[in-house]
Amino acid sequence: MSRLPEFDRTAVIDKAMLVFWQRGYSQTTVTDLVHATGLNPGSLYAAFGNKKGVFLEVLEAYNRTFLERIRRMGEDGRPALAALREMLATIVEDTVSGRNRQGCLAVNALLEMAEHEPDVASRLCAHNERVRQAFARLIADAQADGDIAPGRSADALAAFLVNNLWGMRVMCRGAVDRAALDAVVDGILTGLTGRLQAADGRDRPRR
Amino acid sequence: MSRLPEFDRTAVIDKAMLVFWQRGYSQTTVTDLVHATGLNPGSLYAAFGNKKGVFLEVLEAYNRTFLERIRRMGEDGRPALAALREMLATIVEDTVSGRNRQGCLAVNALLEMAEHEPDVASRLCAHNERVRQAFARLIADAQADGDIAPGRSADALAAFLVNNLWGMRVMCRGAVDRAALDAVVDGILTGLTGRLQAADGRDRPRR
DNA sequence: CAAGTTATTGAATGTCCGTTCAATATCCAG
DNA sequence: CTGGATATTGAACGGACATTCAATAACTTG
Repeated sequence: MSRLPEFDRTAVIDKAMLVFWQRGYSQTTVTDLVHATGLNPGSLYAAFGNKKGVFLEVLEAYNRTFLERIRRMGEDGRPALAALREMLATIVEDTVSGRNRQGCLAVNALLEMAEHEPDVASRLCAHNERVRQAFARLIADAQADGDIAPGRSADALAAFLVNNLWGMRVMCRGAVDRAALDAVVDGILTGLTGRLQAADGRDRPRR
Repeated sequence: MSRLPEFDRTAVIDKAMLVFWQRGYSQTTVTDLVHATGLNPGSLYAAFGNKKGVFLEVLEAYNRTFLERIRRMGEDGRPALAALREMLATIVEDTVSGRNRQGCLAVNALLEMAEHEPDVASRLCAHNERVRQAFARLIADAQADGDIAPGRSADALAAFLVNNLWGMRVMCRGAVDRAALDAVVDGILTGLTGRLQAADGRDRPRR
């Protein structure tokens, strides 16, 4: 019936993601997107409407990937708390190595755009909620394993965990200090389990 | 010898602060600053060099105020942990009431500008370090009071606390959920003290 | 192959931005 | 009162920005 688009929409979004992630929304120009994606302005506008349209689709892809990674954490055989520990260790490693210096696209976007772009804000709030629920499921598993004290609501503990993740997404934009990051992880695990952590990362036995 | 400036530099910076705080750096136009301060472009540029010069002075004033507030926390008669608890309660109140919706100017700036403005980034890192030290002093006091277990480094606990504060500065830009905020505060106190918190906010006695 | 439809191209457009500057006003020293 | 120095004014400027569009190319259907 007509000519078909030549580009791979997913690949275009992935390339645009890198640009928005690195530069932020308002510092990214359409010219940047044109260079990064290889599409001309006309094609970009035909496919996505405008700059914000590109960004919304980028954000959706980013959030979906992020959420899937969390949900997959509960699906291998490992105990949930061990999976959580490994995730935190990975964040620390990525931050110290500099792989994480651009932070989290969603957190960056929330701070940059929440005030003036209600639809971006509402999507990010919904995303946050889903993230918290995914972690709550993981925490409930850890409670069932006996690794986290069962008395407190998994949802509440997940809120605490997410708060720390967002905090680390801020921290990683500034000076990187391994000791501070380790201390944060330690505090998270203590806050979750209610038990002081031993130096080897296992719970310290209660006296 | 010559004509004197007519404006109050401090008042101008305070007015500019509100604009940058609400809109972010790159979304704030010089015209916005002209309207907010009442100064014409020429005077603004004569006094501060350029837009970034205004921002740097705003940031310095903001950070100084912020730091002074923390340092003053240790100077009334109250136990340090009680002062910390009150601070956290105030943050929760301000967030729920919406007084806190624009977040923290310094955190916003770090996420928006760290990548492309090294001098902004370095100032914010130095500020973060001072904030952590101020909290570390407070935590050391609480350890001396016996309210926080003395085994762990006050500096490490302060890093954990600051991480949660920055996390809350992110959270407050999105949906406000009192239960989640209370859960965060609960997790912070558990992480700091190493003891599960009772519903009334006091430490739960260990079994 | 023909007709219809849609994608691609890249130059052009109007707007808004940060910044400058010449003209003017005000102040202080002598 | 006078001269030198600096502050204020607000219009103007060049550049960069998001977006549009007319011309062209490519594909599908019949």
